[in-house]
Amino acid sequence: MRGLHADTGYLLYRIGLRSGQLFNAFLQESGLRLRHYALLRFLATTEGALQRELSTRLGYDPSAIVGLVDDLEKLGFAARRPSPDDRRSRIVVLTDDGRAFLRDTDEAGLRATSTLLRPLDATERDTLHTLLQRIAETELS
Amino acid sequence: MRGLHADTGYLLYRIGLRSGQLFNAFLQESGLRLRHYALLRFLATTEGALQRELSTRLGYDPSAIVGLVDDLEKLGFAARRPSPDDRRSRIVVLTDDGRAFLRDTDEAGLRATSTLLRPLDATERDTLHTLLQRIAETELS
DNA sequence: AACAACTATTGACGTCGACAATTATTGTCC
DNA sequence: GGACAATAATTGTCGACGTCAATAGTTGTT
Repeated sequence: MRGLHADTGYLLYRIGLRSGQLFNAFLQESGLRLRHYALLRFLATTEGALQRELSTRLGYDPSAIVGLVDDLEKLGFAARRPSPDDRRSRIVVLTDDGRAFLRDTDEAGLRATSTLLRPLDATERDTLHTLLQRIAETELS
Repeated sequence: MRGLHADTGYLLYRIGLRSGQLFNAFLQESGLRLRHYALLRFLATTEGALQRELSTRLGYDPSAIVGLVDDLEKLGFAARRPSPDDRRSRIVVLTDDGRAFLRDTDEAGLRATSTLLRPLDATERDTLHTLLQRIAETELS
């Protein structure tokens, strides 16, 4: 009989939970949560995205995106703009304040991850990251 | 600016979520969920454990353990026995039915994990597993 | 005997993720 | 060009989850 922590899938589940907790702890003072942060970080990579696009790319339900963008808009970190060619869509863009926020909290985010990966050295972290990215590419796309 | 999937902590969070979903999907027909399964699997490694012990080892709140053991007891997979030397405690043990259930679902659990780790070959899976276990040892103990 | 510490339990609360239903708009098909 | 399916955003609902506070019963300490 295998032990409790013998299954990789279960390990991923448990560690993923812990990672989310750590991230939220670091974000606590800003009033945002991991999902907000992920959305901001995604916005930083594009000129602006439809909410539908955010949903598929981040893996969150469309209904979840609504609330997240609401919060970010209230804080002035993101804004909804009307789409010129489709009046159903809104284009979500990162504001200057949002960009500044990302700059300021970038280090804190790295520190959260670093806390979790404390037992691993630099090369091991790289290895882990590469493996995870391979999984993410096929699984979360 | 780093991309969305550039952070290992975030990757762990997302993949961990997905792993939990896969596990729950394969457990669906049995009426159990991931947490029940984890508890059963832990019981299989011991002669019997106090609920307090289950709480600390599994990382679940003591109040959560109550409901989980209730469910498992109702299904006949686990049982509470009075502790001989402390009448506050109950010793939770795996029943024969519970052990049989684990045997039957063992393969399915492995398949769930295997689905997730599909993009990795055998040695890569070993590497990943080892790294995760190192993290789990320091972080979830 | 009094009191602090511990075990299991119950209850409450906020969050999270999944899903159905709705509204407004666009595209398609005959 | 008019009926109808498809799509984008939104709202509402629901179960599961994690955390915390409080309680009852029991043990250990002094």
